[in-house]
Order: sequence, then structure tokens, then C-alpha cells
Amino acid sequence: MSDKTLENFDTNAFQQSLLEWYQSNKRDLPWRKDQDPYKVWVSEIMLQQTKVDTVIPYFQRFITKYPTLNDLADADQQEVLKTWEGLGYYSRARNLQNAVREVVTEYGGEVPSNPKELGSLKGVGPYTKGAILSIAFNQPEPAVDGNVMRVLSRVLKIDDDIAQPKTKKKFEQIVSKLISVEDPSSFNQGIMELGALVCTPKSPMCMLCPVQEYCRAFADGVEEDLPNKSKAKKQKTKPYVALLIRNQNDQFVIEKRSENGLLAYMWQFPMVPVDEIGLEHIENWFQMEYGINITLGKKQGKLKHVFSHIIWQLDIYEAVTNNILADDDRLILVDRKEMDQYPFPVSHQKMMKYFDR
DNA sequence: AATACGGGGTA
DNA sequence: TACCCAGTATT
Repeated sequence: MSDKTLENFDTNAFQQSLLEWYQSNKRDLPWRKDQDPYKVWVSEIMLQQTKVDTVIPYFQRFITKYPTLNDLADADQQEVLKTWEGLGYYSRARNLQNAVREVVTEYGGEVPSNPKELGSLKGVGPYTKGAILSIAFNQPEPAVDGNVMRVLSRVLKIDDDIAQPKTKKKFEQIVSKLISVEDPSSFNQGIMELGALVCTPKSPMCMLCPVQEYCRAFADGVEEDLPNKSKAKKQKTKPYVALLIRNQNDQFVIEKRSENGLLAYMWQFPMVPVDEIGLEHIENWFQMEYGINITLGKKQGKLKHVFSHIIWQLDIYEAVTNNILADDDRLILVDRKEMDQYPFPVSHQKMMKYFDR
């Protein structure tokens, strides 16, 4: 690379200041107890787009339940999803288990330590690959996440749009030259830790920053203007009627979602897209779609649920059915007590309060 | 290169 | 509200 970004930049001094700061300021996190590649892997998957404080209890429960790679490989998928319930991006859990099973069958149960094989595993992209290689195997590979791009866009005063894929590639090139070969694990974790604790998105604490003297954005007083990130377009709202359907045995109808797309393999209360169907056609539509007769009851409440790319507006209705068995493959009838066995998205967990009274 | 994919926390 | 978060897969 013939880029001039690192000209006149004291890489060595930057490394030393960062590593020293990290040694004395790193948080005591559960996945930092050892370098077990499996645990590093689990933590890195959970931490994708998810805050440390959110991950901690999930990581503890997950590792208690699946202490080794083989335990996870042998587990039931629905049970794994139940353990992941509430953490979001559920394809992470399914991909992780699929990849772990591949490690068992293809690599003798040992997490591969070379970039090619590791990066070919489901759910292991450029960031996670670099994180595992550096943290678990001490290899000088870049692990560029949002923190790294923020910190380095400020330190090196780079104003490329960090929302664009090519910008991330640029930062990977830079980190390849910047990374400490002696301690790549601490370097990568240190720069992320700095982004999480000091070089924060808003109001960075430059006065506490160990690399302030090397920071070009601080020198020019533009640290608040970086990184440059284009805005995501805002979500569209999709209205549904969500149905709490009960039969005469006090069982509820729940539905397993499709194996593709949003919330795949998760369970929910049946939902009717009312912008397409219309409130007055719900009973007929339900008979047509699922082969079950229902009688719509009263509206119990409403719920707004915000995803990254869409907003659900749920009107919650009670309904009754005279069915003892559910006809459709997607539907089952369960007692209230059995319902907790199934993984539900948060939006539908919230709906349960409408009959828990 | 753009979009789908969760959910919670913050100012 | 708007934005952010230890991103990846798919198109």
C-alpha cells in the first residue's frame, strides 16, 4: 500500500502507550479469564453489535450450559436459541452451532488457527477471524470493528465514511502495519477498550487518553467531528394484529417462524398483516392460511417494536378456537406452563403479560 | 455497494 | 428522536 497515512507517525510510541494503558485499565471480563479459543469465539460472536454489559450475563449462562465446543455441538438447536433468547441477531447462534459442528467433523474438534479455515466458518467474518487469531492464537492479524475505526479515524484524522465497506478494508490495511507483533492480542483489545472507555462516540475523554499526544484530530480540535459516518435511512412501520388464541382446554396457539429471514426458527403468537388483510377479514384469512377456525375477541393492547430495519406496530387481540389439535405444521397448542420452553423474540415475550393475570 | 438482520442503552 | 454497539450474510 502506497498510502501516506502513517508517514511521520510514531508507530512504536503509539503501541507502547496503548499497551501500557491497556495493561492497567482493562476490564475484568469473563472471557478474559483464559485464552480458550472456543470461549474467545463465543464471546466475539455475542459481542457483534452488542454492548459488553449486555453480553456478560449471556456469556456466563452460555458457557455454564455449554462449557466446551463439543457440548455446543451436541446441543439441541431450539435449546441453544432459548439460551440466546433476548440477545438478538439469532442467526449468530445458529451459525455458531453449525460452525462448531463443522470444527468437530472437519478439524477434529480443534478451532483452526489459520485465517483461511477459520474465516470459512459460518458467522466468522473478517473482524471475528482477526479477533480469534490475535486473542486466542497471538497472531498479528487486524480485528477492525466500530471502535477501531472510530479511534483510528481520530488518531490518524481520516474522514472516509466508515459506513462504507472499502473504508473498513482501508483500516485493516492500516492496522496490519500498526499492530504490535510482540503482543497483538493486547493491541487489538487495547484499541477496542480505548474506544469503549475513553475514545467514545460522543464527548470523548481526551484528557484521559493515553495516545492524546499522537492524535491528529485532537491536535486540530476536530475529534468530535470524526468519524465520518453516513446516516442509515429510517425504518418503515409494518402493522400487524397479533393473536392470543386460546382453546377450551386453556391452551394457546403458538407458531414457529420460517427458517428464513427475520427471527428465523423463533416462536411467536400468530400475526396478521392488517395492511394487507384488513381487520374484518382476519377470521377468514386465518382459516384459509392455517386451516383453523378462530373467533376474534377484544383488543387487549398494543405494542411497538423497533428493529434496525423495520418497526412492528402490533395490535394485540384475544381470540378463541374450538380446535384441540393444531392442523398446520407451523402451529402447536401449548399450556401456559410449557410456553417457557420455546424461544420467543422480545416483542412476543412482552405480549405474555396480557394473559399473565 | 446496499440491505437484512435484534435489542438495549444513551443524550 | 437519533445514534451507537467487539459485524456477517446475502444480494
